[in-house]
Amino acid sequence: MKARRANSRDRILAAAADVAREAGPGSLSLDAVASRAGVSKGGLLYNFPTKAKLMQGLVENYLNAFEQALEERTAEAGDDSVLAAYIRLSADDCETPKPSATWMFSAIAEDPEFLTPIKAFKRQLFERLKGETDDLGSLLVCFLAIEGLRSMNLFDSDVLSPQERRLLISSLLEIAG
Amino acid sequence: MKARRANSRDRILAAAADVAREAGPGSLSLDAVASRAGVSKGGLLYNFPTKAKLMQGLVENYLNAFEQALEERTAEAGDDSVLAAYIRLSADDCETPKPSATWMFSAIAEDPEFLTPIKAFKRQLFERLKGETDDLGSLLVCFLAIEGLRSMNLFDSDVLSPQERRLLISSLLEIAG
DNA sequence: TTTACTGTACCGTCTGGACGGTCTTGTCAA
DNA sequence: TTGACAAGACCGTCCAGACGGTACAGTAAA
Repeated sequence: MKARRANSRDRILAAAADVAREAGPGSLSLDAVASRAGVSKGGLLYNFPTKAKLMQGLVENYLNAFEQALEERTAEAGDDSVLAAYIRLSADDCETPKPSATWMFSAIAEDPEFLTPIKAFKRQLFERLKGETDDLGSLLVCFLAIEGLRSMNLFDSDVLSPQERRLLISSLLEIAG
Repeated sequence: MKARRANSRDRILAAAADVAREAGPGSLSLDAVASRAGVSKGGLLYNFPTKAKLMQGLVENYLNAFEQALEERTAEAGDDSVLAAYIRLSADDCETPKPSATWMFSAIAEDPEFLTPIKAFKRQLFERLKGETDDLGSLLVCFLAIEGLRSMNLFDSDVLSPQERRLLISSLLEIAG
């Protein structure tokens, strides 16, 4: 039959994100995640003893992936600023059709405290960007505008047209200098 | 007309917002809202036949209040731009300790479609602002930055210090011209 | 043997919502 | 003026189902 697959953990995490995206954040139940991941409920609970642990895993996964992506961008951009890399990365993230981290709403519903590490991560990123420039006003504008863009993407609010988005990005890159 | 006891509807809406804020968006149940509003569950269901209707009421209330506040601001600012009024209004909204519309997460969990009217409202506002300026790039930056500010407030992410927030606002007002 | 599960059965709690009853107010013919 | 009655506003109870989580016996690879 089914041989044991390498990492159920990752499959479960991906399944959870899928369920939230497709069935809505209010329908992210353990049963749904288990069946979606091709895992029994027992198996799910083996990997994540509680729903809260599952959510925590989702958050950590998300943050790690983002940090890695930003690092790669920054590295390959050479002498470009981290801010520019952040802007470009966010632009690309919003370009793809449906990466939306809908699961985040489930996590917040479960316990708003799950936002704490994300908050901390953002503050850390902001401090890092602060060290790069002496124009704090422009940095704030760029940082918040990107925040706005990301939140629109999260809420699946395609309020902006692709052209408008591109214009926004180029304006931000100009401000960022 | 209606309401033996002074407008139950509004009391229920306010109670729902309170419950979401204090007990978390995942705990916004009809029972909790009813008891908070000082109304029986039957009475609640009389005013809002389903949970979805309750959420819808919350969204409509929110949008109406916002529109009214923006209109007032715009009117009293005289010859100032609507964009400037929007910026100042949002700044004030974020200044107050805890107005956070946490209930919105409950609504999204119930059904992401509840975002549609909000999305439409934002697009409408954006179009209105577009008619005011010929510098679309700057408008986009300001609009998105405000969006970012509002989302941070919504997520209760006090990533920015009060000074930083003030600097952001003055920078935005400068960009807005 | 241990690790990593599967599968099934089960429990207590909570939830949205249906339902039928009750109290109050307004209307209007007699 | 009054009595009958309809409608509106609300109460309290009940319920089927879903949920998170537990328990445990079994299995197959490493």
